[in-house]
Amino acid sequence: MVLPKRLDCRFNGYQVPLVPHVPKSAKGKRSVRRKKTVENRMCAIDLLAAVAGKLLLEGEGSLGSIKMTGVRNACNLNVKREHIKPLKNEPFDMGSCTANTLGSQREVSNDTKLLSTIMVPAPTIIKSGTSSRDMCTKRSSISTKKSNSFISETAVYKSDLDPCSLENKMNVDAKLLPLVSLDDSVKVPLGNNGILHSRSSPKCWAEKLAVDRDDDENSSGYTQPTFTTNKALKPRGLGEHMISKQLATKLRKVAPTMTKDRELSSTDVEMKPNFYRRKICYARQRTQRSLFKRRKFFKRCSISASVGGGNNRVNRVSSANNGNMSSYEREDFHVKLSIKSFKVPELFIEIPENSTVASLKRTVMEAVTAILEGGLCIGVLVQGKKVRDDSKTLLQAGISHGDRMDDLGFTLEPNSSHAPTMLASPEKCHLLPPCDFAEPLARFPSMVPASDGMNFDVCPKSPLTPIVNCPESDHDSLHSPSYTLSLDKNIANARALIAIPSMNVETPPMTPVHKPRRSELVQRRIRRPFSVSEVEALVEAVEKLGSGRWRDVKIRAFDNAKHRTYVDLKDKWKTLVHTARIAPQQRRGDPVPQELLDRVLAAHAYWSQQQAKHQVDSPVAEGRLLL
DNA sequence: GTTAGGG
DNA sequence: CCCTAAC
Repeated sequence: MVLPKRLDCRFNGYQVPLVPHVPKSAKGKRSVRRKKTVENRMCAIDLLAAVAGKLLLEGEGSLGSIKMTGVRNACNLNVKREHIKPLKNEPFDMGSCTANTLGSQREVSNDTKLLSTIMVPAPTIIKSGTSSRDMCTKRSSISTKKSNSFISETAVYKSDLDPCSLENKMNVDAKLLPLVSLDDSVKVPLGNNGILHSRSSPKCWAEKLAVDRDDDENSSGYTQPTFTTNKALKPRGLGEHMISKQLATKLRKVAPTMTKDRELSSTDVEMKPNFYRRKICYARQRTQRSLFKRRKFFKRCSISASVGGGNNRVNRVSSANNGNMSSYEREDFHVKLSIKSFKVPELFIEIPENSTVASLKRTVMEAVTAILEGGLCIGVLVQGKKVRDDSKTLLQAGISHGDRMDDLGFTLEPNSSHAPTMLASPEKCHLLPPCDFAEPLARFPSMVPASDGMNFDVCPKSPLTPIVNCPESDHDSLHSPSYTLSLDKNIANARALIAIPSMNVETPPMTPVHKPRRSELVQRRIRRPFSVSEVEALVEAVEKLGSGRWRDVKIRAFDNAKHRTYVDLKDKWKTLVHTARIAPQQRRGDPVPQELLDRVLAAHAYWSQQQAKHQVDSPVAEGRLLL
């Protein structure tokens, strides 16, 4: 086997720590542990196995992300174990593992395969201060003979590698497997070995290499990557900064648990957030709040996206046919992005240690299915800020073809509120096309395994593609027959977005660059004139509720029209009143039936009177006469 | 978070 | 549709 000079190791799907934490119990005495100075190495399978071992051994293994592939914000898969036990003969598999080391590719997809049997001699040696040539010439003799101690063979991936030398890559795919075959039509270019290689620019590679972090000892001889170095190597995007900031904030909370080891540098935060991901996610989960008082689980997902550059098509819609189109609609740039992973809410799984991997998979699947029974919905984050207005165009949301997509994020959220009562049934919701096409996501089969804290890949390469539920759909309310119209309009604006390899999928560490102005971030919502049916619904609701209870009006008549806020309704009422008062010749836009305008005036007069009355009368239950 | 009102 | 004071 030829030794690679460079190692780029990544997991797709499950994100695993590059250098898993090694519990003492895994091997007993620390002295057994391989010194970290020279020939620590680990091949892809080893790495996977180590992670699996960590998972199985540690009570709650933490499969977090590595910073390597721009998916460092991955979450965890936590698997509880009651007893500590050596990994030997522990059957475990993470779905499928693909290790590709300089052309050789192995795949482990046998659920009953023992980890110890899938281990291969470590091909890579990376040590501090060693040049790439050194690394490719040295070869370790460690290997399968230490099959039971591979966890102790925690590799040390150095970050001080020459970032410009990318001869070899090692890819480890630990992915969730779909129950159905993936549409092959959506593919991303693969590496020579059929592995989806990191698309990061060479300069980022150094940072992709995480550094081993021994929990107890400082790794002498190993140069920890410095913040400065990273900084020098890579520019930071804004979103990245925000993410990092979040991360750093969260990490502060868990800092006490790690300070015993050593100081946590910013770089560490970036590179090994996965160790603490669980707490982080949990903390975040409790702080989330949705707009409409629905509790939602909201996880930052790590994605990488790139905006198509030269090959963007520019479709200028003929203004002759679209005289009324807004400027936003005219611009038809295509935003291309690649979603590498989602983060889904945390989930705990308890499973006997003598269970098979197959049963583990089953268990995870069941748990995931349970938690996601209500369906999934997608959250979109731009610059770390959630885009709540589904009616925005991508451009308006700050997702334009000219932007870096590093700060675009997606979250998977359980549809905790289920479908709105007036909307279609949840099942139907699944069948619907993505309700909001401003969220350019592929869809994935409903049996998609996704668990809390589990990070799965949604790259086209991945067997998974995300399903898009529509709890926050933009449907008009039932009172509004324009529903179909609106949807169709959306569909018309929708474009198939196929992930493409990005120039840089990294989500580099923090470092504030500049704070974008709001105008750059949140653009004006697209104008969506009220249809007559909407007006009717509004009038009816106001007739019943009055003109001062816009939230109630919203809930009553526009609960399903997510793009109509109660402020919108209030504004619309305002304009309706105005419209009703002016001469028909002066009115613009879609003509509102005079009958409706009359009702508007009547209701307005009535409720104005009520309000006036209410001010002189005792402030008792007023305005509820018609309820 | 809602409401109200100006921009 | 945005912004924001006021609640």
